[in-house]
Parts: sequence; C-alpha cells; structure tokens
Amino acid sequence: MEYITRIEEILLLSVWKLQKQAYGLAIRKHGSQLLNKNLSVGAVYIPLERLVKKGHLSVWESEPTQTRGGRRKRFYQMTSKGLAALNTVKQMNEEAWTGLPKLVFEN
Amino acid sequence: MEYITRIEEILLLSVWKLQKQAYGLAIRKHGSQLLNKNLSVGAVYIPLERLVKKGHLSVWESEPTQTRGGRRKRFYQMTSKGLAALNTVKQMNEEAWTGLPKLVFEN
DNA sequence: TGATTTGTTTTATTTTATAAAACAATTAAA
DNA sequence: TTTAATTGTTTTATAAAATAAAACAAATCA
Repeated sequence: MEYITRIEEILLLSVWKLQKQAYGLAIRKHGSQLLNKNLSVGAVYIPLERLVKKGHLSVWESEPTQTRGGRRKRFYQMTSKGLAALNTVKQMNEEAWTGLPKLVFEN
Repeated sequence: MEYITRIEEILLLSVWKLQKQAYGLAIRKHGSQLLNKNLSVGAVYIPLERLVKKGHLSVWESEPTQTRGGRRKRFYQMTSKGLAALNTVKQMNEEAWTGLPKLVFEN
C-alpha cells in the first residue's frame, strides 16, 4: 500500500472541503490556513497535478467569468480512489495515536 | 511554523511508543507496521538523524549486549521540541478533519 | 575460524517540495 | 482605446526528502 505525503493529504482535504469551489488558488488559500503557513503557488499546483496523474483527483475547466481577472479555472474533484486514500491515512493516523503514553509539556 | 513530514511523524510516534526501546531497527519495525509497508533501512535512519539535527530527538549509545549480534545500539529519545511538534501535527490534523463532508464509499 | 545474526552507515538515485518568474486572459481606469 | 491591475495557471531551476541497496561492523554460534 502506497501512502500519501503530508502535502497530498492537505490538498485532498482541501479539495474535499471546498467541494465545487476547488480550484488552484482557492485550494492554496485553504491549505495554507490548515498548515498555518503560506504555501507557494508551485507547492500546490505540482502535487495537485500529481494527484490527478495518480487518479486521486479528476479535473475540469470552467468558462471565464465576468469579474476582473476572471479567467477560466481548473477545478479539481475527488475520485473514489482519492476518498479511499484519505480514509486510509485517517485510519492509519488514528491507529498510530492509540495506546501511546500521554504527551506532557512543561512550558 | 515548519511542519514535519509524514515519515517524521511516523518516526516520532514510534520513538514515543517504544520509549526506552527506541533504536533504529525497532523503530523501523514499528514504523513499518504503522504504515503497513516495509520501510527500508535508509528510509528510517536518514530522517531519524535529521530529527536529531533539528532537535526533535536526542540520542545515546548503549553498550553491546551478550546476545548473538548484540552490537551497541543507538537509542533515540523524544525532546520537548519533538513532543511539541507531534502535538502540533495532531492538532492540525484534528482541525483539518473537522467540518468536512462525510467520506462515503460505494464499494 | 567461518557462518550467522543484529545492527549502523554510506552511496547513488528518484521523487517531492519550493520559490520565483513567466505567461495568459480578463476587467477597470486613465 | 491603451495601460494598469487583477486573478489565474504553467514553467523552470533548485533544494530537500525518501528510498533501495550495498557496505561496513561487531557480536555469538557452530
């Protein structure tokens, strides 16, 4: 079983969250918020296209809209394979975190 | 805030789980079980040393033991910085997973 | 003393992540 | 109607991370 990287998980979660609004820059914004860190443009588009290539996402392009700079957008959509990968990583995480000694912090 | 990679998370979780038994090969075995995938030796030792360098883990070397092949071991131990990083990734994950549309699978 | 076992380190390569710049197409403003 | 601003994607060049495989090391067993 191949596992997905952290950025792939973030992007899949973002696409799933944004549903019909999941295009590059929106995904970038959402992912940056999740990570609390400004993702660069390339840091988003490149793994997004990799996810498409691997079959975790599918893609369709919209028409331009009549707002300033409203170019066509490249929308991403989860595939069942993508959903399955997200589910796998979730289960893996839950498993990894069970039965652990508590984390204790002395600030 | 820098975030840790998936393999770093797995390794930190393994070290924390194994407590006083956390040396290279044991970590490799535990991490492989978590990922359900055979991690190669390099896939473990290299990021482990990176975690040491970054201050998430500390290290001490044991004496050899009187069992066959019982060489000295290089034991890893969580630092407070490592615990904090684990905690951060946990919170990030919980946040990312809340308020999401349910994952539904049609098998 | 040679084989086996357990362990770490090194090397070479592929994959991923990233920043930054380039490119494109739209509307707003001068 | 030309120029500027805006929103968006693609490309490029580089650094960092992941990985497999081989090399190396030191112990006991037969």
